Formats: sequence, C-alpha cells, structure tokens
Amino acid sequence: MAGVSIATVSRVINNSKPVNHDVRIRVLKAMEQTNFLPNAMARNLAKKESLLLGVMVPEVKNTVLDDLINGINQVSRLYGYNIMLSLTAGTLENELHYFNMFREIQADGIILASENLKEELVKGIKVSNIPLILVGRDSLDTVPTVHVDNVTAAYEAVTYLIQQGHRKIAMLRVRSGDIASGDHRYQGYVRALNEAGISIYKDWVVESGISVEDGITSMRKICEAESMPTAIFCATDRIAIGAMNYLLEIGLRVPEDVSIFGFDGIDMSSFIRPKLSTVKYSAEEIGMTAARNLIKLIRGEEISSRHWIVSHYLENRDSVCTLN
Amino acid sequence: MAGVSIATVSRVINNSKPVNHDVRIRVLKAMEQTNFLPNAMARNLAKKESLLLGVMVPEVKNTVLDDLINGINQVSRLYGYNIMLSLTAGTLENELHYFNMFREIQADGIILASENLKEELVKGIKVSNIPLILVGRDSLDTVPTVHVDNVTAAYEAVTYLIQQGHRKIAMLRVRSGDIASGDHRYQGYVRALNEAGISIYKDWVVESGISVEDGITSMRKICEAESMPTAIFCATDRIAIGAMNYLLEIGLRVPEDVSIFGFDGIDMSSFIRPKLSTVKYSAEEIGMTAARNLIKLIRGEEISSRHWIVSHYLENRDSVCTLN
DNA sequence: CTGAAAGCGCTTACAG
DNA sequence: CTGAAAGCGCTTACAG
Repeated sequence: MAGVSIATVSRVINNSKPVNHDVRIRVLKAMEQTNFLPNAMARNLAKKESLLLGVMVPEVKNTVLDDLINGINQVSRLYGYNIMLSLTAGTLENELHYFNMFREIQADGIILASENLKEELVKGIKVSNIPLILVGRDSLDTVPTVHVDNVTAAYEAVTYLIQQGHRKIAMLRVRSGDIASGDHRYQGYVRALNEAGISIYKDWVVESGISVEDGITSMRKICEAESMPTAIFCATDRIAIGAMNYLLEIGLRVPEDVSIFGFDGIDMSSFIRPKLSTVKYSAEEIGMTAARNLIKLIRGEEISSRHWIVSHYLENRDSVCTLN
Repeated sequence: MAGVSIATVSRVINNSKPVNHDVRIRVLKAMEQTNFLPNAMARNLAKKESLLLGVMVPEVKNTVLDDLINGINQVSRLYGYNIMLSLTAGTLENELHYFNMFREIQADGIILASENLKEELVKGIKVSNIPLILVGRDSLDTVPTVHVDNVTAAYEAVTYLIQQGHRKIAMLRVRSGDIASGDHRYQGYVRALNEAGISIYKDWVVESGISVEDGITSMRKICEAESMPTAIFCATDRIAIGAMNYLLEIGLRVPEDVSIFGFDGIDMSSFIRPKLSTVKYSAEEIGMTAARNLIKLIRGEEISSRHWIVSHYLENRDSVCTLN
C-alpha cells in the first residue's frame, strides 16, 4: 500500500521487529489515510491466540454481576485481553451453546458463573481442556473456582440472628443444584441451628427461584405454615427484597414483626426501607481474582492454588430486631 | 481424518453441498470421536462473515438493560447470529475501544447504547461503514435508532403531575449530551410547563449522574433551593429512587410532602415503598426491533424506516399525591 | 532492516 | 458426489 511489503506492515503494527524509522512513518501515514484496521480473525488464525476471554453469566439484573464484570474487565484490559460477555439465563442449553461458541471463536479462556452447573457441561469442560474458572460458587475440585465461603458466611448470618434472640428462623433457600452456593448457604443455616440446639422445622425452609417475584411467592409459602418464624434468612438479597415486600403487603412490619437477613449486598439493599441487613463481599474482587488467575492458566504460569476465597462480612442494618 | 478430503468435511458440517450418505456418516462419526469443533476464526476469514453482533451498553446495573439484551439475544439467535456484549461504562475511551475491537474481530454489525454519544464516535461510525443501530436514545438522523419518544413521554408525565394539581415541579435531569435522551426528557418537561403557563425555576432543574447515589446528591441540591417544589420529575428510576431515599432520610414523606415521578419502569420501581410512579416501556421490544433491523441492514435488505419508536405509557403508582 | 514464501484452518469455484 | 487448489488477511522463520 505504501511501497512496502505486507510483512513490514505487520511488523510496524505489532512492533515485533525493528523497522526503519522513515518506513514506519510511511506505513503509519498510509494506515491513517486508508482508515486501516487489522483483521483480528486473520491475526488470531496465524498466531493461534485471540486475547479474548469468554465470560458467561446467567443474567445481569443482579447488580453483583455488574461489579463482577467490572473486576474482570479491569484486570483483563491490564493484560491486553478483551472480554466477550454472554447471558445464559442459567439454562444448560444456553450454557452449552455459549461454551461451544467461545471455543469455536477460539477464546483463550472462559470465566463461568453458573448457579446450577450440570454434569454435561462439566464433562465438556474437562474434555475441551480450555482454561476455565468457575466463579461465585463452590465446585468439584477438578475445576478452579473463586467464590466466598458460603457455608461460613451463612453460618455467621444465622448465628447473628440467634444472638439477637431469634430461635424461630426460616430460610428462603435457592433451589438445590449439585453443590451450588444455594446448597452451601443452606448448610451454613443448618450448622448454625444445630450448634444452637435448635431443630429445623421443615415448613420453614422453602426453595425459591432467584427473582424478586420468586421471593414474594416463597414468602407466602412460609406464611402459610402453621406458625410464623420471627426471622427469615434469605439466600440472596433479591429474594429478601421480595420477602419484605410480601410481608409489608399483608400488613406485617419489618423488623418489628419479622426480621429479614439477606446475602450479597446488592446496591438496592441499602435503598429499600428498612435497609436490609446482609452478607457483603466484593464481587469486583472475585472478578479480578478470576481474571488474573485465568490469564496465568492461559499462559501456563504457576498458580498458587485452585480455589480462591474472597472475604465477606456481615452488614447489619435495619431489617433485624433484637428479641428479649 | 476419516479417509475423506477436508473439503468434504466442510461440506457435511455446513450442509453446503450434497454428500453421499455413507460418507457423511463416516465424517460425523470421526468428528464425534475426535471431539472436533470447527475453528470459527478460519471460517469467518474464508467466508467474510462472522455471524457475530457486537452489543455495547454502558453498564448493567440498570435492569432495563437486562430486558434490552434479552430482546436482542432472542431475535439474534433466531437468525443464527451470536452476540458479543461489552460494557463501556459510558466513557468515550471505552466506546472507541470496543467499537474498534468489534470491527477488528469482524463483527457483522453493532448495537450501541450510549447516553452521551460523542462526535468522535459518530465520525468513526460513519467512516467505518459497519451496520450499526443506536438504541435507547434519539439521534442524528444519519444513524438508525430505536428508542421511546422521550419528549412526548416526559411531556405526558409532567402534564400528569400538573393535572394532579402540582405547579411547583422540579426536574432531576441527566447531564446534557448532544441530543441524548437526557435532553429530550428535559424538553418534554419544558414543554409541559410552558403549555400550562408555569415558568421554569432554574434552581429546580438540576443535572444528575445516573446512579442511585447521584440521585441522592442531586435531591440534596434541590432541597437547598430557596423553596421546595411539591413534585419532582426524575429522568430515570434510579435517580428517582435516590431522590426518594434522600427525602425519607431528612424526614420528608413521599408522596405526602413531595411527589416523585420516575422514568424507565425498572423492576425495583415497584418493590420500593412507596411504589414509584413511572414511565414504562418495553426494553425487550427495543432490543428485538434493533436486532431485527440490524440484521436486515447487514443483509442489505430493504428497511422500513431509519427510526423506530417503541411505545410507552404512564404507570401510576403511589409516589404521587393529588393536590387540591 | 526488509521481502518472498509458507502456513494458520477453513470455503468454494473448478474439474472430474 | 468428491478432491486438488486457490484464497481469506495475517505472522513468522528464512534469506539476504
């Protein structure tokens, strides 16, 4: 295009080999004028590297995911990677679809957030051999993960409720998948009650979907039990917000009549009234840790462990009252 | 791999040419065993078509975007396209980065949601010549758009407030960009007041960022004005939620002391108390319309117009009271 | 420092 | 119906 070979152009674009100053200028100018943009497909084909990271999340309503993605973005960009995001709606079909799409498109690695990891996908992950990190949940120990210590966090939240004098504590848990965080948070609940010598009342544990609407529906079920609990531990803030809504709807006050405890610390949790007490952690940190280690995996670098735990703490606000 | 030429394999994968049944079976089996996945980069290079749509949105906290993306996804998949999502945080730098990345990666088209479209990007769009649709906002008439009629919707919302007896109406508007929806919603506000013969009080119009926190800050500014308005029209629900929060914080009641009207109809708008009155529309419909027409553009098909309007309506809930 | 050439993994006329 | 070959737009040894 500018009196130079195509190889030279490649070299100035990539700075891969020394190029004479005048020539470089000439090439740069020509590129400017032609409005030239290199074809990444061709480059990736030749280099067998795409610098693309696939990120799969179920949905995006959950503001925690915004932080997560920002964390991933931040360190990815730092290392020269770009991310491709896709929404799976949490279905196996979509997860499989995007997983394969990322492989076909030659993504260098994948970060996967999945509430309900099915065996079929796990198998696919194993045979494909593509670097992958699971995020936000505990896992089979064959695939690397970063998440909060769900069992402990839930245990601490419920123990806190017990310390406030509650003994009738219900849980709105997430439908159980293999070993998703839903199960682990429930385990924490069980452990806390056991330790306090409180037995579990079946009608006070209900499986819920993850939307606010699901929280409303699930709360109604609890209210239909023979007796009412004094506190509800919810597996997620969105469920908690739904639960609070239903309670207010039927004329019960939070926390005077019923206390509520959430999990996730989404932004809305502090904008609703009463402000929601919840388990907080940094989704951004999860994202950064995942991206950082995924890139190490891709580069074949040494990795410090295969499971990273991000810290959490209880954010006590106004949705829990003390019983005496 | 299975005693056939590579060309034949290509033909069975794509069903592009008739292939003998036995041979096809043989190829399929071999693919199964090898766990073969075609290299999309190579295919795209050869076909000069990626079946990839780039989608750029500023952030993902706004639940409206979840619907938007689902709408886009739905029709994209229907036509065999996959989408690549990227978060721009609304900055020009990121928008430029991802815009170019999508071009380099040979995306067939782009859907862009941008609150503050800068001239530099617009220029890039024009010279690049890549099919692109702008979403959620009005625009220069050179680039195709799909959005709600922001001026009219805002006009209707404010007119409704006036009909309820309000005459002291403030607006928390979005910082003005060229002709972004922020400006248009403000125009609707102005028109409604003018028509009612109410003059605009400068201290009651404040520019706000788009987060809930921004809403809090902006509401504080209004409260610092010499006198208080009786109603606030907010450019987005998130701003409205922030405003309501600040009001409650300083001991004012909504709607008894101050009425609030939002815009967007995000899910949280009906979960907070009082339930927020707001302008609703289907972001999913915006997404579907955008994807459908982008694909037409890509295929060089006839297009019915260059600007599509999605309908809206007022969802009157509990955050507005009637003055007498 | 620079160019010609092979190769990345596919698709698609062109022959047969 | 099937294969050999050229070509998609790059990168990278290999010569010079």
